[in-house]
Amino acid sequence: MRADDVAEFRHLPLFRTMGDQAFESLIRGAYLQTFPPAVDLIREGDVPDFFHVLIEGGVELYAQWHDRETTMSTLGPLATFILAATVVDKPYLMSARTLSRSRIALIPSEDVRRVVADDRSFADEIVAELASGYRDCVRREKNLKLRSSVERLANYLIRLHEAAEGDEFSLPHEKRLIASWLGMTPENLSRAFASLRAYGVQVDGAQVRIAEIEDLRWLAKPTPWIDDPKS
Amino acid sequence: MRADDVAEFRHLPLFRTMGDQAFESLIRGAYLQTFPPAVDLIREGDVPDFFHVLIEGGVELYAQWHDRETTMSTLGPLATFILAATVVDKPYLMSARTLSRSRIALIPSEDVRRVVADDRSFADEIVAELASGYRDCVRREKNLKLRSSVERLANYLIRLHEAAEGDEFSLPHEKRLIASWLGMTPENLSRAFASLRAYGVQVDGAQVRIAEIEDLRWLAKPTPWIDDPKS
DNA sequence: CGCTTTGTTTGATATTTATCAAGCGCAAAC
DNA sequence: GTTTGCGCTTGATAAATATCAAACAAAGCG
Repeated sequence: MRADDVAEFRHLPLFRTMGDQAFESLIRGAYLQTFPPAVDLIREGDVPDFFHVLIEGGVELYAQWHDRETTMSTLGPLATFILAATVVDKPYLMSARTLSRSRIALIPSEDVRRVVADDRSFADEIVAELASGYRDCVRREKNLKLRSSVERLANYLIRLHEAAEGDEFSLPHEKRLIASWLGMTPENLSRAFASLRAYGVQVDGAQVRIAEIEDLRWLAKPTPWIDDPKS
Repeated sequence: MRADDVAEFRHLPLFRTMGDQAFESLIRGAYLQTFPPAVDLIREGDVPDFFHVLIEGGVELYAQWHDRETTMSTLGPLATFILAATVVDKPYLMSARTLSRSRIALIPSEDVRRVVADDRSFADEIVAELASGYRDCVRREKNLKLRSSVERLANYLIRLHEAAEGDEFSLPHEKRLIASWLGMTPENLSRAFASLRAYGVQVDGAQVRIAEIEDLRWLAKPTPWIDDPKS
């Protein structure tokens, strides 16, 4: 790993507070690798060999059961993945593939477990990271069980709208991916978009314009306990 | 807290390995309380004041959104709950109510956070507990997104069958609760049971007999990465 | 550039799931 | 013992969602 990679690494939230010695021993076996798009990184059922930190690019976590597949999350820069499998040393429950060209840091699982045991401050960060991962998952489950597909889409658009500057933004992923993440078929996502036209949502390709956010909010009824990842 | 309660407490997996001093400071503010059935313990959106450990009885975790409600998990003795909210000090994402008369240990959240920071071995247990909670949640999400309601019921019955001695067992909860947990209406659960008759499932009230486990497995296609909580 | 592939949309249809309504059965309460 | 309430079941119907098929559009490739 190059010296400036190490420096960048040291500034990530997860590694910022830990002791120098622990950081050293964590980084020693780590390496940084660049992957092209659509590469399978890990496979459901495999035993965790490396803890992953996404530095640059995008990654999809997905799960399979027989001939069905569904995307569980999409990750952006600075996200970590398969932490839970790493710390308990049990098989992955999800697979991961790159969405775009990605730089990913790989840290041997054994090192992570050792340093969690040795460095208190790192353990604290791990606890926080696990807890928010868990809470995200609970939110997704509530979203699925309590809302219809149109409601899920409406809330998703509101989140994107809030992150954007004005009333117009572009979808961050292919629609088929968004559909799978929201738990519906691509055909149904199309129809869901169509039915949101009545609530001031205009779609042209990946471009979305929210003409009447209040109408959309009336339908979506967002709540922080499902939709606000910071709460 | 009575002396024998303290002793019992000390033997729980979560508290067995920690140092005496840490245990002392954790137990000082803790107390044990008995609740009648159907009592609301915590409410979604509230700020965590106590970490909960269920000693005896049963607890339902559920979530609401407007006029809809769904049960997220059912807990039995030795389960802990709302750990994630406690350690990150953010509002609960779920509500909890007792299912039956329950003895519950309550530990002030602040104490938990302090001891996590002070006692390494307790922190390790917390990490393990959080990680398995997270993995359970991922399993539930996969179950929901990848399977139909009949398939979910079939796999649920197989799990109960494996836990039981012979081919007959009784359902651990009311059917309406099971329905909500499996993500369907009570009416639909009835119909799902009816359609499993063709696969050797005989139901009489809460009594279930699996006449042809192989037929049921053929339909359910269980996989450890969804159905085995130990994997 | 034209070609091919892949993603998206739309329509028709089937399947799954929910809702509404009624009746049954068991258990607690009087 | 009767009554009452509640959970459960069943049937009829409606709504939500998936599947299949076709057409189209956009993106990548030789």
